[in-house]
Amino acid sequence: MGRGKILIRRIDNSTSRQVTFSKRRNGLLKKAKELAILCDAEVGVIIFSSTSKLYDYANTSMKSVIERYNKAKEDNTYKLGDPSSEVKFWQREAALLRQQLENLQRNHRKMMGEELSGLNVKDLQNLEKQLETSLRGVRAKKRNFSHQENKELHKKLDIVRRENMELYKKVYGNRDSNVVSKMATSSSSLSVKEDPLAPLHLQLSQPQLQHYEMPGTTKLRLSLH
Amino acid sequence: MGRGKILIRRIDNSTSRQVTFSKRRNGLLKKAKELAILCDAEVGVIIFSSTSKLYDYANTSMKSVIERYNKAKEDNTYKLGDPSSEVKFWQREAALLRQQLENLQRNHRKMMGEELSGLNVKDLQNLEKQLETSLRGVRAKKRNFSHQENKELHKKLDIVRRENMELYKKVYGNRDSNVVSKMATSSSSLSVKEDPLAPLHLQLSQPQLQHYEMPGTTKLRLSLH
DNA sequence: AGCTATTCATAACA
DNA sequence: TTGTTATGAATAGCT
Repeated sequence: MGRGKILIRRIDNSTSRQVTFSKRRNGLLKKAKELAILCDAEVGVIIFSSTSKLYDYANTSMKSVIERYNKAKEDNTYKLGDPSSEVKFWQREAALLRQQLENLQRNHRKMMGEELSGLNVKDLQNLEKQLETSLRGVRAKKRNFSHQENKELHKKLDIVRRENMELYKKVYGNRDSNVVSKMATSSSSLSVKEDPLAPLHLQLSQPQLQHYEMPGTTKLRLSLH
Repeated sequence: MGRGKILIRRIDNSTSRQVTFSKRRNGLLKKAKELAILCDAEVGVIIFSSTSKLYDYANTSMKSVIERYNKAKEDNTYKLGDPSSEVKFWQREAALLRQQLENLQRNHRKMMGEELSGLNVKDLQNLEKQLETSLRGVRAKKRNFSHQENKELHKKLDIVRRENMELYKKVYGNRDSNVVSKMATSSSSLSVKEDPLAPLHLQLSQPQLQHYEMPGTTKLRLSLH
């Protein structure tokens, strides 16, 4: 139900996760309302965003829903605002969290290749596969970084070359332009591809200009190395 | 979203109300799950049918959801009164654990190659290195497994061969022992290395013994394949 | 926040 | 109930 199918797994990108949360939250609440009306049911929905913001819906009242829930569960160990059982609740909560933490830590150690005892061959194969996948992902990301950097460098290079061209014009005017084009074909050691400004590629290398200070371009040139 | 559009109002026909309830209830719960997973949210849904049957879903636990809901709603009720320090303690404990859990989860996701945004080149290199190390560890463990298995197989093989040797002796006595050593050099298709019992390697393949049942060795032989 | 192309959920029917 | 299908809704990816 969108431009493409998606897997139901945590959305990596935090922006689109937020957007999706907002949309689907509204969808869920709408569905809850419809269910309550259409089918004459008592419905309560509680949602906490990953940033701990609360969104809720109850066709009657949340209090009613929760009390009915507690009654239905016949689990009176915890009830609304009962302070004596609150300690118990938090103790259990802490125990639960500690348990989750331990599981995750064990898992993590395995992924770090630190605690492989207790694994069978099948486990090891799965782990190996996962690590290979992760590694591929990381390397792809690295390549992407490199690629991005390259693009930026090309851009900077081009800017400097344009400036050099301007300077050259200022020094020599645009008479004798064939000297310029000659230089352009031989001075650069970098081959720049996919560049819409290719005809302007040019680099100054004439002795009389080597010590010329170009205002505002020094930093750019330094950053090229 | 069906064969026809419907108005959102109580369905009069009780049968189709039941059917719709069943279907939409499942839909709502599915959506709730998806929201929780996709957007990393804490979600709780409570539904009572018109016949008072309870259906619920919570990605963490309903208690946790309700407690968090109450906490978010009440806000300062407890702070004004004298909250038992024990509750405070456990709340802090839970918050701390939750924090640790989150950190570890984030870390874990990175190791799973799932959440690489926000990493710089240096981070990626470290991660890559770690994954390579882990992978080496896992592969070493796998090789070790294989090696161990191999050793065991050799041991079993040797036991069977010793038994066969004994049986051979019982059938033929130890006269004509050069027949035995001849067979040993030609009958086995497995090359067994690093075996301290090499001189005893032997396998029966004589026609008159092929249907001979050897007590206590059958299982071992089967397990070799 | 809007806008569509798509996928999904489901109303009616079997 | 469970399954099928035609249709209306929800929403993923973009802008």
